[in-house]
Amino acid sequence: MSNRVTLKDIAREAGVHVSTVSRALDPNSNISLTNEVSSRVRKAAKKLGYRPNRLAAGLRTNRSMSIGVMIPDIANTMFPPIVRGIESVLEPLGYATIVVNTDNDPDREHRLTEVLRERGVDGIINVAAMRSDPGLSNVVDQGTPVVTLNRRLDQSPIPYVVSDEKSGINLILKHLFELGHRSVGHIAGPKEFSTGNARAMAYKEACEQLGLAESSTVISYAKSFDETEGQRCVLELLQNCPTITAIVCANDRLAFGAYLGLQAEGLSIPEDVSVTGFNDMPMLDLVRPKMTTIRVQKFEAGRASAELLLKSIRGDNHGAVGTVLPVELKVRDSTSEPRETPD
Amino acid sequence: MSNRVTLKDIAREAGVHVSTVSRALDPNSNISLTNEVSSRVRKAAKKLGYRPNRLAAGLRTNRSMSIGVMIPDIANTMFPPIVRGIESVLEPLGYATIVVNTDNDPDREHRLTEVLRERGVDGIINVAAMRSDPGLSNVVDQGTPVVTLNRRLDQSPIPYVVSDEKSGINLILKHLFELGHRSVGHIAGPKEFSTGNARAMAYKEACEQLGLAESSTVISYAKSFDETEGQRCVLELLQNCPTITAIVCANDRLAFGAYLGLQAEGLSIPEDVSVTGFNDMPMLDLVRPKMTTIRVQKFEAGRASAELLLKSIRGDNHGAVGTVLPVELKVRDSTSEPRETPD
DNA sequence: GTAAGCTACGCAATCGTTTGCATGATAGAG
DNA sequence: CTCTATCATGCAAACGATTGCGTAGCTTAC
Repeated sequence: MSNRVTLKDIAREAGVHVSTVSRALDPNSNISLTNEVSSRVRKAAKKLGYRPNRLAAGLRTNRSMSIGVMIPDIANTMFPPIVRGIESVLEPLGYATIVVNTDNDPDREHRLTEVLRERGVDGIINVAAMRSDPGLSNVVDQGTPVVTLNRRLDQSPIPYVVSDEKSGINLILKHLFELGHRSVGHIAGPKEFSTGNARAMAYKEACEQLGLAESSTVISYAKSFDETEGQRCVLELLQNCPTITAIVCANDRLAFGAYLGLQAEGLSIPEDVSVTGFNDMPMLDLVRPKMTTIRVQKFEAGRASAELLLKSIRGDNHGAVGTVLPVELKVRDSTSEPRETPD
Repeated sequence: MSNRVTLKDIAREAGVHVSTVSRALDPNSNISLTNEVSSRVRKAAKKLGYRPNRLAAGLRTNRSMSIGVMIPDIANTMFPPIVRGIESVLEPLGYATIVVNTDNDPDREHRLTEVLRERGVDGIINVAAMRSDPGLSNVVDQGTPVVTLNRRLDQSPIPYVVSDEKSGINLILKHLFELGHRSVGHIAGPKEFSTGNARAMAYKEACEQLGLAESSTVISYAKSFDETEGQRCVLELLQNCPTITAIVCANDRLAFGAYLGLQAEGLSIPEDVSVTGFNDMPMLDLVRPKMTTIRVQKFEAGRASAELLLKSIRGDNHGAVGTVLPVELKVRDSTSEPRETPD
């Protein structure tokens, strides 16, 4: 069936031993070969159209040259840029990336981890963003390097890449404060997600620093990071605290849900209520009013996590390393001065 | 380092030969084993936490249990649902999918094909959507089954999955016709893409059937399927034929570009000009006015292509097979009666 | 002129599974 | 009670690459 060309075929063609072929074709072999032989072998390889069999090589070397990427859902536009960032580093080095979707299901995540390990991945980038993750350290202990993205395990030597959530929330609140808002609310993400949790903490802290003591308590917790929950939470906020003039949402999708809820109530954005997002998802420029949000680096986060993983794989990560990526405030049309300036 | 559990370990633990272990663990082994031995082996495997090494198995069986998926760009929201559809079939069967992005670059596509073959993928689903593809048949000839999605190679036994482009365009034009539009234009996709080409052909045909002889020639060809080109083309159309009251776009992104171009000209949608898209991309519900478009089945297309590929891999595809998926007209807010009803 | 040291390559084991074949044990037939 | 089928399991050779070690031939030094 598959008349695949192997080292043996090249060896026959070039009249040398298969081990010689292997060495001639290995760019960083430290074994010296005659130029004549080396070029003869390479010529034969090219002539026969040789393609190495990575499975066989991987079996012998115990390095499959593939890495696993675990994300919640590739259909969420947050993640493809991250994946491309990862690939931009790994693909040129000959790594294949196997992307799996966890759907935020811990069981599924666990099972998929096993699937990846069966395939002998050289490392795993976990973008699954749950805060507690028993078993992740196990994977590391069993010899598979791991890097987490958007997540940071406490007291763990696992390298991570995160965005500067705290600065992001600070930028947002300062922006609203400067516009004159004094009564603000927060739609927080689920606490199980480190992003949701970190942003809620940062929100409370920022409120207190700005002297918005009351606002720091006006929080509605979403059960998931989606539009439905955003819509539900915004109504909850309005009911609990009708005076608010601005809503800080833990991510863009919740903010879009807030849009829908406010519109349903006949309130206009930003005239009646200012709304902010977080992440600056791709395609976000399609929504109206254009959303004021925090831009986090997605492609770059992917790149950084891949670099960290490579270090772990090569063993030259000197202790735990973390990368915190800076964020940027993107002021657009969903925020303005409050209708009634206070006093 | 990696104290990985192998068949040998289980064999020692259970006091049997490794080949016996292999057979005990193979669910569809036709070799009979004593229940006692079989369960002893399985118990030992569970106890030691055995995970098979797919690389080794793949090397021996020449089936890697992985398949390659080639798409233009995972960051284009059209593609993630397709990928998920593919995985919904393949993942439960134990296949890993390796997704690669071609960026519509033929060189890159070719290189990535080799990368996939090096890894011994059992088959390839190509969603790259270029019309001419020398080399694709080569891959098939060399023993790797291929299925194309959104593309259909002429005179080729390669199975394919496509949407019913022609019906889609017919539905759109009929809808516009019934609203009263008699002067229509088309922003066509690049001819190199089968989708762009098929839709343009269908457009001309549908115009003629409806007696819109002139409209069948009012076509502007985009160089790529993006907003910039949509914007450029809409202006071109307006210049060439200022009387048009509706524009049929070859896909949603071109239509969105048309939105931008029309808005820049101070024209409103749909009052001044009706605009239609194609595909019904995810996130499209965010744009205003909500776009009238053709919904194509994305997840389902992925599923279908995976099923076809499995058939090819198992060798029970009786000749070339193709699947044409039905489409659906989604009437929303970007189409209405023309401002001046004719006569 | 011989010992020592390289150089350039071959030999063979190995990675973990699968699988055709061999074989010992058991059972059934006559 | 023997002969042959059948069954359950072991044996060993693959799959294709990598790599430590061995060695023939050559160079260099004394």
